[in-house]
Amino acid sequence: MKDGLLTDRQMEILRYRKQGLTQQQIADIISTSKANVCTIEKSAMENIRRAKETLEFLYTLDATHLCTIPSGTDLFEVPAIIFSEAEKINVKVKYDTISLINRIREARPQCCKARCICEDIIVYITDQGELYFG
Amino acid sequence: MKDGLLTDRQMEILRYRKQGLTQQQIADIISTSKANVCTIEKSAMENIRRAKETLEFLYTLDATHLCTIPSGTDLFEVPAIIFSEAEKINVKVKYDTISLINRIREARPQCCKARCICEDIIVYITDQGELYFG
DNA sequence: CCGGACTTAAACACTTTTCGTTAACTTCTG
DNA sequence: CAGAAGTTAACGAAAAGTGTTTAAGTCCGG
Repeated sequence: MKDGLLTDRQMEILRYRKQGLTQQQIADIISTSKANVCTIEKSAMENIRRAKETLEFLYTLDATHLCTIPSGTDLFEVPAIIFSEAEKINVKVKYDTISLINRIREARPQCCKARCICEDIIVYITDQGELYFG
Repeated sequence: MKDGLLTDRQMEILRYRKQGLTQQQIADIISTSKANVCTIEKSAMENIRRAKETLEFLYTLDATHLCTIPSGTDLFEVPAIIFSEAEKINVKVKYDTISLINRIREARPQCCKARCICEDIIVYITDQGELYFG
């Protein structure tokens, strides 16, 4: 029963990287080659990507429809996009404009820089009007 | 370059389960034993748990501060500890007392025996007042 | 108590991942 | 150009994960 997807080595390297160390510096610390640090870091990123994709699948199990909010969209325009998308499939979204904005900011804080969506957000819409943000 | 954590078999079974089929019914459809369906479903849930934990680790990388709730602490005293810790670094925690207690019980159920914290809990605090429990 | 739904453990063959090495490669900067 | 940072490819050994079977187990409603 292991914790997460990442191995000790992978977490170790991600922590050092977060501190701003170069691959060479890390290689010296843990006594290996920079090439090895590179591959371990790469596989760590790959694992993180897979973790995200796994949870997205979970949401799609419930969701029958989805749309994408493109990077660069104004946060305040997002509700209108989602409402119109839901209308197409005759679904009434459970949230009003204000709480929808709050839900996005809570679900994907790293995607919201001030009022700007800085990363594509996939919105999953269930028949019940529930939303998930991928 | 695989998609997510879940294998085709695991996703297949989760979809059937979502439709309300029993393990025996699924076993008949895919021509195997119900025990096998059970273990595959179980490993799928385990993979989902690991995916969640992996992303939680990612969040702890962003956390700039942390404190430890020592084993033996009364669960009801935890919010006060966290609030005072956050105050030290001028951060306003996003949660009130009640929802904070709920978050802990949800994130670390094995650490909460009745009202007693039975295992050290590391609390990660981000500059935005978000919390993660390690 | 019986049966249906589900769980668990042990064992097996098989595939994939991981960590590591070496060497060659790009890209950027002084 | 020389050097620092990073990436890539090929390979091997050890470790971990997967699908399966078989057999025994719990839990619950009728």
